[in-house]
Amino acid sequence: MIKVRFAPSPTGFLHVGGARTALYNWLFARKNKGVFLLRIEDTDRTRYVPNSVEDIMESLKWLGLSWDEGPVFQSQRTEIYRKLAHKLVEEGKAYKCFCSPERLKALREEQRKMGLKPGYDRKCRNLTEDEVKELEKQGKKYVIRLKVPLSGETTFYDEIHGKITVKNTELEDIILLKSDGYPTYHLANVIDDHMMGITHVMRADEWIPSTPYHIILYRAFGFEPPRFAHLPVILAPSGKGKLSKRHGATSVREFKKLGILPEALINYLALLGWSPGNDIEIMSLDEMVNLFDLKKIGKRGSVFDYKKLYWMNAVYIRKKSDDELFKLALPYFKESGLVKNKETEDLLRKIIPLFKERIKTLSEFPPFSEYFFKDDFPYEEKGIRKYFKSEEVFTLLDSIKEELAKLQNFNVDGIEQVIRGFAEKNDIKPSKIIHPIRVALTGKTIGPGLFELMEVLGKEKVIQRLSEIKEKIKIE
RNA sequence: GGCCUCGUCGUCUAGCCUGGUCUAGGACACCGGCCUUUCACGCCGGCGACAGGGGUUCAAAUCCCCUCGAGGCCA
Repeated sequence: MIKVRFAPSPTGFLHVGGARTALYNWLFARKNKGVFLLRIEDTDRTRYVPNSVEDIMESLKWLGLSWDEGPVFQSQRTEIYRKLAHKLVEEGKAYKCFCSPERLKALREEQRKMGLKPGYDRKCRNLTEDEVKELEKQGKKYVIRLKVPLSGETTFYDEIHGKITVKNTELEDIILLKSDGYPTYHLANVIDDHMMGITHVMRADEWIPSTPYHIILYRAFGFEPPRFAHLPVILAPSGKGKLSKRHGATSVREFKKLGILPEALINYLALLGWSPGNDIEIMSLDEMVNLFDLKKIGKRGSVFDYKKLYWMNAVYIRKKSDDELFKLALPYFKESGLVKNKETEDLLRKIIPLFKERIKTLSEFPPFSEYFFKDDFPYEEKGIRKYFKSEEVFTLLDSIKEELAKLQNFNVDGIEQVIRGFAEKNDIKPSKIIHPIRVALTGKTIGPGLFELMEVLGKEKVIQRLSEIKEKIKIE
């Protein structure tokens, strides 16, 4: 039975990198009919951020990544870690280290000066039993360190990278249990992965250097190590360093707020580092499960491309039915204050088809369409300069206003007939009149088809805005 | 600095394992055209990469070595 886990630390909102790790684990579990466990690694109390556990769980659910077991909290298992650490000491596979932080600091300084590689000098590794007893009697604080082999090398096989070998002389005696009795990541992680029956550890690339320690630890305990798959990191658009806050949105919740659809984010993330090996790009979670293969995950870090995410989001927006899109967009319109009652809700319903192919995110929808909901919208300077150069335009608009006023059925066909007929009568190109009308009605030079837009806006508003345009743009 | 990892278009990638079918395929972005009342969608086209150098081989993006570059970890 395949079993994997996603084991985030509650140190902030769920980052897209974490989300992708969770996704790959989830896909692997589903693909192999295995189990996906959620484990919260909260043993480092100093780095705890309130509400992050809630955010992590909400974000995973929003993305559609449900877990089969958990959440398990490491903070509730400290007794287990403590016991096992001491057991290792009894067996001579780990030892108590009484060195003070001051000595360690001085040691490091010394090593730096001498040009040596920094690291613990194993002073306490060879303390006699009596010496240990004596130090304990004095009430000295201690940490528990792992006895790393002094020679030889440690090798593990990574499912993505292949064989990775490190000389044991490059390794040091890492701390397993801190002086406050709390476990380090290494200890808790190894114990939990074993006790919870994890068969495959899929985690970020940055853990490669500590994996040899984990292998040694598994052996010290007499545990069979799981298989490892180290996922490449997500890089910032600059290509330099990991994706971080300064590059824009990075947490799942921020993308949600921007109006990115969960299926778009998931789909984009899946492709960032993995490819099914063909040209398929748009995939549902189910399709991904079918196609997923650990061996197809790439080795190199990938740059997060916001533009491609936005494109993909637009693809998913276009796939939605009008009704679905209405429901999705509604919160954003309420938030912006444009929709506040039955009347404005109905209006939103009507404009959905006009914008479906024009928006890339949900959050940009309200500002693009605000002129449907209120009369005091801004007029683009560019549009005014371009289409209202001469007085003649105003007379033209005035006459067409009269014609439109006479129109009985104020619908797309009727409006189009009036406007095109008017252009023909006056021997001008339709565009000559269409563009100024658009600016007069919406303040913008871009937007939905003019006739559709006018029908939804309604006769009354159209007439009103055409009447007021001269005044309005003079004031501005 | 030491160790580890990685290196195909600007970006995400296919191809690499099992050399020839690769004058290196797709997608985003960009540019041009068509459609058209604008924008967007859609369609058509263009730009654009095997990091460099050595080997092995009849033949290398694909195998080996070195250099360079990038990233990660430890400080």
